[in-house]
Amino acid sequence: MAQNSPPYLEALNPEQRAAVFHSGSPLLILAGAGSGKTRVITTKIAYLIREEGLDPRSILAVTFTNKAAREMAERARQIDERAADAMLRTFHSFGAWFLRRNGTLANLDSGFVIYDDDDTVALLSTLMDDTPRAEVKQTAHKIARAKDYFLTPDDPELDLIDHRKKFRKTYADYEERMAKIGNVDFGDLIKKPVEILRNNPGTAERFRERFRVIMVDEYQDANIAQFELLKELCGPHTYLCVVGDDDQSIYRFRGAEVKNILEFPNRFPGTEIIRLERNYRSIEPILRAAASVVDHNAGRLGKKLLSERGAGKIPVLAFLPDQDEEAVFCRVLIENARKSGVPYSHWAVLYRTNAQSQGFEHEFLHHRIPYRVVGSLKFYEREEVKDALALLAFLVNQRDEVAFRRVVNKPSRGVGPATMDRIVTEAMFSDGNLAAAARRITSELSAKARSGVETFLGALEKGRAALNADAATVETATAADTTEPPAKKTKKSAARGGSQEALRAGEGLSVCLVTLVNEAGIAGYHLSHDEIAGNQRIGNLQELANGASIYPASVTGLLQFLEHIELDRSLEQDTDDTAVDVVTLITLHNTKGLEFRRVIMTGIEQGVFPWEDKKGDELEEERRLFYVGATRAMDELYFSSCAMRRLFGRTMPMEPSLFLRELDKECLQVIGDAPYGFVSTAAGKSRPKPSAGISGSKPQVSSDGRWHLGDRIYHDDHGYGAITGIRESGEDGPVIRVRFDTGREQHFLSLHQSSHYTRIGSDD
DNA sequence: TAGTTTTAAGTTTTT
DNA sequence: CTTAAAACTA
Repeated sequence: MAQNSPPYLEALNPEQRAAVFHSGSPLLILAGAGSGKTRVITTKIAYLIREEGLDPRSILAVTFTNKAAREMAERARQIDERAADAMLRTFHSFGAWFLRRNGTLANLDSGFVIYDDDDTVALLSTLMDDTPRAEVKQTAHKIARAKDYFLTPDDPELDLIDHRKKFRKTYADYEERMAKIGNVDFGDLIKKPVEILRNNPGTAERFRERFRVIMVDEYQDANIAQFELLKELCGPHTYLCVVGDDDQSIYRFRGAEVKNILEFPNRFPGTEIIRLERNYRSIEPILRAAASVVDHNAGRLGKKLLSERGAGKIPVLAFLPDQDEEAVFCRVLIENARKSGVPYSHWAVLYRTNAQSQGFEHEFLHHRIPYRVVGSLKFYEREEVKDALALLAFLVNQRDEVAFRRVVNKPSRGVGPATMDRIVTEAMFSDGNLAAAARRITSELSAKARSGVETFLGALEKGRAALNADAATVETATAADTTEPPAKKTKKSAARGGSQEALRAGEGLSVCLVTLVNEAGIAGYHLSHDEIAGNQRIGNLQELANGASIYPASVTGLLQFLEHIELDRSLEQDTDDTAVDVVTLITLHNTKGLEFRRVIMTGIEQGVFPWEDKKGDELEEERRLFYVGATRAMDELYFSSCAMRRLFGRTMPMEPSLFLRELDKECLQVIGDAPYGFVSTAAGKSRPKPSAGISGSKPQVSSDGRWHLGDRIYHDDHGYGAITGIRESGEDGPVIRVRFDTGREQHFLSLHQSSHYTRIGSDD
């Protein structure tokens, strides 16, 4: 085989090759950062199909993020088109797929909707009367953890999470309520399939027959429940191959168990281990710096990463006065590199918490550095978006109490908590259908409440009418595959901004969504609010509708749409994201699996990174996070640490991170004012000067005629733009329309919003 | 009871 | 400083 191997195998080094050719016993691939593990997995998939003649449909490969799943699918398909038929999914998406067709074995209707964290908290709060929000959230978190560890309410080991009987009771109540509603949470997507496979040997056998090869990426991040799922899926003839790196385990807080990878050989007897220790990504000093920190961890499998790229520029550590200077530092680095031809897209700015991004955003907006913020797109958490999604969710599952309570009285139509409780109670006595229950007791309600309920039910009917009958029953939806969203639509259909225009329906499912939102009064409610507050809510709803338009207008399409939103909120549908020349702003956690030519790790201070007063295992996890971040860099790596930082609005003195003290000083160039204990090598390498902010530099002209068509403008949130329209709308003064350089168009009541603006001259 | 104002609280990391 | 929850008023 080795002699005349095809080109796609030629590219592999001996270890990678061994991993691809390996068969028989379980295989554990210990793959260091940048050692080409994705290449190994994708090549192995293609190899099995091409050379071993394996049916692609019998291959299951699971990952933890949608991004990784997509990338893997694409790269495997590049080698062999037939790989498209292999099942490449995230654990959770696989669980959802499984439950859609086998859920009935656990009394779960296939038309279920997936609850996100907010939904579970909302449900839990109906179960925990008079409990402070924070406690409810904490309980929700503990329940999620329990499911990660595959613990039921009556499991003795539940004591490890919370030993109080009260918690047991709440968890049990929650499960009961959720069962009645017929929906699932994230943990259920893993836990329920395991239970079904265990209780139904015939079904388990079918799946073991189908999936002959199972591969798991990022195995160090698997939790106990996921491990149990793997065990159930593996029969005597299943080939299991897991890939991971114990040094990159960073999801302990979510139930990930490093033990899973450390003990894999014991759990699966006969396991062979292959190590990938050649790093093709980073120059040697970067690897040395990264290793020097993670070496302080105990309890590792231990491995040495060797750089195939050799020497290069040593990492730079910058001590800076505060976070504003930190943003300036990043900006100037990027600007200067740009002058010598380095594109923006080569840069990534990394931080520990999402909140840290806005300082950089602000600075980059001012100085016209294009960027994108990865993750934390709070789009789906917005009130109006959640409202619209709740309407859709209630349409497919009328037992959904959370969705019902959220939208039945929105906008206010006289249906208060008392009425809601009556309807919920009524539903409890029957099949749980809230719409039916509401209809049953309308005669007992006050006139106001009754008309409110009727408006709501009427809107639902109209929404339902907008769905095609072809897949009108849930039974048919079962058969449908909720795999991929239908053909990607590259065109960003118009309908931007326009706060005075009504919500417009497009094609497919968007007709249903728009009907619901309009009829239920959600659209009108936000429409009136938008102009006053300068909000973008109608625009957001329109965006959501546009997203829905690629799905068919049927129950099946609806379920696909909702599932896709719950499981993949990245909104990163940018087909070729390297084509856009922008800087990447991203949390350390989100960088896993990515690489950038130049990386700036920011906020390397005690309390921020490592977070608060982490000790022991948790400190080790922070250290691994440091390792993950540093090993993303290919060519250049920068660290920044501030002496002061605004936290909670107060400026606090900061201490340099422990990790900076652990860093090998031999491969570090320190600039700026190093605190005690640090040697500053190149003294005062031109620290960037703070720039005079444009905002505020020119006073506004007051009174009427402040705004002229074509004026250039700067807005704190949206950056630069130009006035494209002025409208006098009576008592509230003029409304101006602004088209921002980002392409977004928005209306503002200038009277209320003027403080957000600075004119920067119409000749600019 | 609905909508507003005041006060308090809190910020990891994510499928 | 920004958001969410309690308190208050029309």
